[in-house]
Amino acid sequence: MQTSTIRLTGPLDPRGGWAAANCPIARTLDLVGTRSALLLLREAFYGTTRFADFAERVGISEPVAAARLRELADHGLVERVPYQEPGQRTRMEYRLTDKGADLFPALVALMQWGERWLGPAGVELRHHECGHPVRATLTCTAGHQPAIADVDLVLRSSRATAPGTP
Amino acid sequence: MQTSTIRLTGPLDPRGGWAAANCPIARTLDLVGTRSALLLLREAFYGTTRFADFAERVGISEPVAAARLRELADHGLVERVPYQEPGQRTRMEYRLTDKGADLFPALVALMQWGERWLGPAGVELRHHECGHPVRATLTCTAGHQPAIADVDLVLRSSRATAPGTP
DNA sequence: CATCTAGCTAAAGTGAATACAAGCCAGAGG
DNA sequence: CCTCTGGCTTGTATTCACTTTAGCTAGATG
Repeated sequence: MQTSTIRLTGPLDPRGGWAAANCPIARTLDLVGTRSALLLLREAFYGTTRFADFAERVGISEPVAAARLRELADHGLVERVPYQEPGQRTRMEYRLTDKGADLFPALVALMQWGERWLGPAGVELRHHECGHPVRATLTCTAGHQPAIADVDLVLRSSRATAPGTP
Repeated sequence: MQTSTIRLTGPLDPRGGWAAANCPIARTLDLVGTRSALLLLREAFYGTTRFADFAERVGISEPVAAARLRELADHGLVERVPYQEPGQRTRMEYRLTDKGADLFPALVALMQWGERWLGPAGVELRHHECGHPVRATLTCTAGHQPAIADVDLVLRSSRATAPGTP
């Protein structure tokens, strides 16, 4: 065993017969697994709300932006909100829902990986109040920051919830 | 301004003219932006090392597994290591490098998002020593866990590094 | 009423990612 | 030397993300 794999416990080890079909990573990728979807979410985090801005800033064509934003809206990651500027007709803007905003750690993790391993792009996240860099890190609910080798993957048997989890 | 966007500072606000071309998220997705690549990395974290196991457990065809693993190896996320079981010929196995292992927080973030928003798949990560659930969270180097609205996106001007950053 | 614009939609085509089927190769066992 | 098995490679076909181009629509403006 090396240090970059997690430990499998219970019925997962040996894990020959585990169904990867309901793997939560795979199911998440079914929704946001395309480049355009993740980059649209990035733009939404940057505060972009309008259709044309999404298409232009992500660098995708309008048909793709329309299709992807519709998918994200259908799945509840963004919501279409009517708004009206004075002297303008009513328009739609796209705003992140809680469900969409909850993907922020994933985007931050991808961002910091790119910064670290593909050369600095010159962008950085900082905590507004203290100014320190913000990272996506593994933290257990007791406050530790475990290494990969200290992480267990366990199968929950239906109702058994972990300490501190609703 | 709402609570699910980060604050843009400096030349990014207003951000009309920022080049998304060198966005670290986009560059990361160029390497691991396909479903098969991320699921192969998931399998590597689960401890899978052998070609046929990768293809079967991820649920992709062997040609795709071969192509994707070669890409991951070319970019240094996995390495091909010869090994020999007693009485067997020399074979190759694929092992995560530090570069590949550093994507773990991203996968954990995607995993926990799927668990939370797409219904529980029944898998959970726990800290081996204390047993508490492990999460991918945003943490600044001072130890705070900022909300999205408390995160600034800043442009670093070449050599200016943040406090505490190498 | 005619025009203009933001916000899309429709149609056609390209290239990449994937599946499926088949075959190749290197060596250990017989 | 023949076979078997793990680790691929080489087809062919399909699906899907995406691009390009073009057009449509609701309402503000002239």
